[in-house]
Amino acid sequence: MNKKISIVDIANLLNISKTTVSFILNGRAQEKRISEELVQKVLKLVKEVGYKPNSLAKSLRTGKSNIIGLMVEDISNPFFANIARLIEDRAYEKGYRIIYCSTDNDTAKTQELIGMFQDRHVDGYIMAPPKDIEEDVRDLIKSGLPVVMFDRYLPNVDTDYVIVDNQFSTYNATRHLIEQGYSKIAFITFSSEQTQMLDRMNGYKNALKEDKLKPYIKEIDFNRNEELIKEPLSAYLKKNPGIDAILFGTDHIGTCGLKVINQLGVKVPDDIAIVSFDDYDVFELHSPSVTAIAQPIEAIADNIISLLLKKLESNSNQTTQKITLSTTLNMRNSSQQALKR
Amino acid sequence: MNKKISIVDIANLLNISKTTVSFILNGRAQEKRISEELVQKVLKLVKEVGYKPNSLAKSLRTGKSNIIGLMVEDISNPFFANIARLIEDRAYEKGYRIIYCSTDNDTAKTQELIGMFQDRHVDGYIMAPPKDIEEDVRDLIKSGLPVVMFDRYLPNVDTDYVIVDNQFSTYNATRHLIEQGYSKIAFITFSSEQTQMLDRMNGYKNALKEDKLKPYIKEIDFNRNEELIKEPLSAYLKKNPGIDAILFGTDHIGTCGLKVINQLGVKVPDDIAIVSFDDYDVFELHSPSVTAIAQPIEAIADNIISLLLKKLESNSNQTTQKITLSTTLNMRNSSQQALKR
DNA sequence: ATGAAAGCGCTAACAG
DNA sequence: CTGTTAGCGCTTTCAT
Repeated sequence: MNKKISIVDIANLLNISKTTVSFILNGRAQEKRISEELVQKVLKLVKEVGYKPNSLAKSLRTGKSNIIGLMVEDISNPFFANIARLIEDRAYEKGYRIIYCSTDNDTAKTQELIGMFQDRHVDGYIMAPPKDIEEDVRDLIKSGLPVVMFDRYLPNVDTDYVIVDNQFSTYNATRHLIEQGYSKIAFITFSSEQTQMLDRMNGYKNALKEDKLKPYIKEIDFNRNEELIKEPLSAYLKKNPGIDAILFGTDHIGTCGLKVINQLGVKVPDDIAIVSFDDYDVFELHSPSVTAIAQPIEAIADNIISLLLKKLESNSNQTTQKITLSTTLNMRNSSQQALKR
Repeated sequence: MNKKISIVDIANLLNISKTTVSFILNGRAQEKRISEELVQKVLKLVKEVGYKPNSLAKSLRTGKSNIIGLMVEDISNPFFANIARLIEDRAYEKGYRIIYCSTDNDTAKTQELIGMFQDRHVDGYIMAPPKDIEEDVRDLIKSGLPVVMFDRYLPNVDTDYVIVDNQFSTYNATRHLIEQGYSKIAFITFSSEQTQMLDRMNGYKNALKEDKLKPYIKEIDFNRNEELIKEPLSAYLKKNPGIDAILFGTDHIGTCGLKVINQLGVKVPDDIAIVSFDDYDVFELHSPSVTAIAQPIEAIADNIISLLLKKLESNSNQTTQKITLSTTLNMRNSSQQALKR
């Protein structure tokens, strides 16, 4: 079993000290002026016997784990799953591993998870934070750990983050609907105090204000059970038959919305126009295809990971960086019709 | 910083030995006949100062990490993302954490990942194995680590696994198409030697044989670039205009297929009927809605995790269990039309 | 240029 | 019932 070979074994095999082996393995041979000959001998043996340093022991000693903790809202959500995948790839290339978990936007669960990450000695955190987690994040930062937020941020905590321009995105999408001749435009979203949601809400409201249109806002409590989303959504639409366009606040509520609309037999875009936040297969393939606000997933992941690696590699506590990326409004059939007025 | 508090500190604070503390913390107070009074005192202090055992040191010492390694093909695929989410939840309840990674079905990458998991001392493995990984898995098992496979398995390695009845699923789906009057039924899938794919292929072939129908099989090399899937798929359909029904071998190829069909302007189900493996939102919402073979995701995850926990908790090497679950054919509009003959 | 030895925080024989 | 002590495998200071 190569599992049993330790640094001492290979030192003994060569009749040298484990210190020397350690130096060689950590690329400090030059610095320590160890003979090239010895270095080669050690490297050769290591390869032969397939010796692998025990990273647990290493971490215990150094306090570094080469692990990054990734906390998303829900890994089964395509947006987060894709981000996670890209982050994993980038981190892997750099020798870092990812431990991920889903917070469910639950503060208590997130605190517990931070605790778990802490005692696994993760080197850094990437998270889409839930509410009321400010204190915990501050503690993390105080103890010197890099934290990068994404998707949303905590206004009262000074961290790096990568977000998209949510407010302009919904503003722009709403203006698009208005230009297409729609006037009773609803914004259907999850009830949330998080920055990304507030921004989306504001973008929507601002766009309406310009034309003095009346807002139709429906906030739904998040629930993992789809029925509990579709039901109030359906009720709201029935109660407000005048609505001629809907902007959905997230992909999940957008998908649920489509299902409801299909059930109700409403015609899109004739009876009602639709735009959703986040873009993916469902929206492209739907008939009619659904106009959607696409987040630049690759760019988000790239920025997150390079922000984190920068902090990780220079342990100096530089100033924080806040990156805002822009989205794309993919106009499709669900929001395009002849002008109505 | 509560991070700095160690078991010695709390022992000193109470003027007792760290052994005693260790015993109490590990619930062996009873067994070691430590006075209830002392136990309470220790527990109280631990809570007060917020002491958390360093799990790294613990793992180094015990060889147990309470971490499970989860290797999926691609975490951004909805099927795997959902399974991962459910497994995470179940494992979390039991005090286990998950480290996941995507293998991309790449043998070399998987071997590397196994190496990484090994030196992180994961307690067990859950994996959707790529090909040619038999040796590595055998080594794992030999070293006493529980391994549970899912989605597919390695015929020449005796492990626990949880799969679905792939062969019957495609047999059944194909029979459904035949009953609906289709006769030139294509099976479009990724080229693969993996068990689940072979079984799906066999199910399709067997169903055709009963009616002596000619098979139309198109195997496409997997690629992360969608264009390289859509392009050969499109070419195949153009070259075989006679095809009146398609069974897609996986969700991903099904989604790509839908895009191609939409581009080509083919009418579903009049020109061509469609059934896909794996069921999710895209298929339900598509117009016409797409008939799909739904895997029992929850049951799969439940079975995986309970199989693994069973092995983990009784370190006896019991006999392996092989679990096959059945799928559901969700019949929708894409495959239903008046009989043609 | 190389090695001895201390110690990271924890568990578990072995003593008492 | 509680404490002493020896490691787990590694890094790193300090000698030589």
